[in-house]
Amino acid sequence: MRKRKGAGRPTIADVANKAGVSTITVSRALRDPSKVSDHLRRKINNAVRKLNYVPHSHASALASTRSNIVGVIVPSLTNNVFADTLRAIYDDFDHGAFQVQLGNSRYVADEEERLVRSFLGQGPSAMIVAGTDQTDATRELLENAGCPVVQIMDIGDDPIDMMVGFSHFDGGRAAGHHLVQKGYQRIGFLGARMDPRSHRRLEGFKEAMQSGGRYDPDLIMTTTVSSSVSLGSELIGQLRARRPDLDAVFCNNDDMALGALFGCQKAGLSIPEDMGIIGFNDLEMMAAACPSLTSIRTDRYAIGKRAVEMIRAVLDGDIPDDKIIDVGFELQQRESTDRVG
Amino acid sequence: MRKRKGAGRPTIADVANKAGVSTITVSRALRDPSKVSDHLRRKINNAVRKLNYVPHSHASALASTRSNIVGVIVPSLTNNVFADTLRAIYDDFDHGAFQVQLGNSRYVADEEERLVRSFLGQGPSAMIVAGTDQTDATRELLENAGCPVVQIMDIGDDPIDMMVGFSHFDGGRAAGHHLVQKGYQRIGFLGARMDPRSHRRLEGFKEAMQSGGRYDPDLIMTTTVSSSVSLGSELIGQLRARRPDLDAVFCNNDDMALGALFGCQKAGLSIPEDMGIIGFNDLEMMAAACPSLTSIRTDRYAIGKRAVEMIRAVLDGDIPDDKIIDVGFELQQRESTDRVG
DNA sequence: TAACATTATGTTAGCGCTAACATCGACAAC
DNA sequence: GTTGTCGATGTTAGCGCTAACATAATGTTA
Repeated sequence: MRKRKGAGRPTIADVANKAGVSTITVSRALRDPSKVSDHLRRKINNAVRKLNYVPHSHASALASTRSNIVGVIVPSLTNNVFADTLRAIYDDFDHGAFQVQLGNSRYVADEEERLVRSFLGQGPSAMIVAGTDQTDATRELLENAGCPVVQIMDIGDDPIDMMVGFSHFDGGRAAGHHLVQKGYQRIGFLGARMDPRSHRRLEGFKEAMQSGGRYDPDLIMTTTVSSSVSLGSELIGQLRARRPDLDAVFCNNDDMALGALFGCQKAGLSIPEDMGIIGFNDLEMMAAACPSLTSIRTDRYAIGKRAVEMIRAVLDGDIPDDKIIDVGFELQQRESTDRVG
Repeated sequence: MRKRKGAGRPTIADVANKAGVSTITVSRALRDPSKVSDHLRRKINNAVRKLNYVPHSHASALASTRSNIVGVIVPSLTNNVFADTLRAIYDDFDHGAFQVQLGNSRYVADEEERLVRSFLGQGPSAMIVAGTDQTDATRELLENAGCPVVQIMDIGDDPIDMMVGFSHFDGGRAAGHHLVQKGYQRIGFLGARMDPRSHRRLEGFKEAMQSGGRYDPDLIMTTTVSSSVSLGSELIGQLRARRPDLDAVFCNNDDMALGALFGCQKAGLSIPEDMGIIGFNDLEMMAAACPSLTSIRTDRYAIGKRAVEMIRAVLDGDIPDDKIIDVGFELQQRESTDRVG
């Protein structure tokens, strides 16, 4: 008699045996307790505890053609912005019946497509992807995924399924408006790794400049290099070299803004008098900086939390009131733009 | 005839059919091509391509009692230190035959144990855990995991299996030595979230103070609150209030150091004359700060990379030369401690 | 050339779970 | 009482893959 050894740990059959029921009843008791009488449920739970039984997720996934995996694809693991959102997702999913499967697309759409393909191959319970700029193929894959899909960080009017985020265009415009209102005249833009969301911030910024009568493309400096504090410091130097009359900058994120601050300090400028600086995201350090730095506050943690809530609702059979959730943003004015007249 | 629908995508049987071979030959051709003749291998690869076949990982895991999952458990998703290491791990594993399964232990040992249990339940190909301070139960679980296990970030003399990291004690001592050498007299320590690695840094620092004849426990200020730039700023204020004669600080990480810098700037101190500041990890921003900040440079990316290399070696049947890899660290001296005696 | 390795491929029986259908008893309706 | 309905439980047959053994084809040695 041929025999394979298995993993060596207790199976659902062991539990069924001990509880004196059939395996399917154990399966039901664990997945949907309401389908089993109190009497048997108690016996089964006891057996589970005694045997220290843990369901074999692979066997379950194979039999049901549906895994307990939630696929999450973000473009960066080091960007604090995504870290906060991820933390929210893990805080919520990590404890329950779901396994988070994380992918890093490195801001490359084809990588994202490859990851989506690979994750869908596992029959995930849900998918979370960053942004709204998927390739056509990725979109189609996700539309036919047969599971809830949430696009996070950004919003738009054509969700694959659901969306949680905020308008980067509006955020960029608010930043631009603020600098105009503060009376700055030659307002620049510093942008690293111009991903689609940064582009929309820039578009919003441009609109603010135009409506404020200050639009000057020569004051916009962008690069595909990934953002860093050092880069912010460097770029502000380059922009000032090109346009010594520059008197304010909107940086596409907070690292760049902090770098711009350092760059100006090295050049002996005083902030906010000689140069106004505003960042984006409002990372924790912005309030602590000296001078403190103005930024557009975004609630990344809430984005993750709301995304999970939506997914849970759909999996529980509820239909969410709204397929698109705008968590908004808020201008945090601080010393770096607080000049008098 | 009862029929179940399956996932709807091609199976190994479809490939076998198209290629005119048995399923096991396809299985072998995909897992270990050397076991199949060139002739059949080519036919099989063609069939795979034509059918767009993707192996069902759950079925494979079930049949082989071994999944292609690599479990990674870190204590924080937002700490840049781990982000760099994770990036290395994902850069390497994400493309190949392995799936990274990430867990966040939140610096709680029992959480880590729970995650280890849950990951081992999936029969992982390898496990990566942060630090050397697992609970006894966790240690035992990992020792009997039947797969390579790498402890990262720290090193010690009693690895569960393998280790990649550096000595935090030595790092802390080097930081202390540096401040002594620079002639600072009343040298403080600022420590947030005193996890085991921070404790070892502090111990190293203490030894340096003792050997330098400057040990003063009153100058050590720690908290369990998690580290942040704001906290660094706040704590340096508190420490200076307690000990106005303080003239240098070693911060247990770079966020704290940056916060300390800002705190001192707000208080009107000049760095490095009135206060020397040194951080730990040498995040990218340290070099860009104004003044630039001295730090202990650690190569987090290398830690991830080496961990993956070790795992790959073991899975390929090689025995690594060394079970413990010390990637070391390097003092990066910058303006924040560069005062003239 | 017989005896024996060695290599390439196939057959069969699971891995642990759940979908789909079957059964059984309790209870209601007429 | 017969019929129907409904909820609780059981039986059976896979889900897609691979371990373990079996066999056929080839080379190797004395």
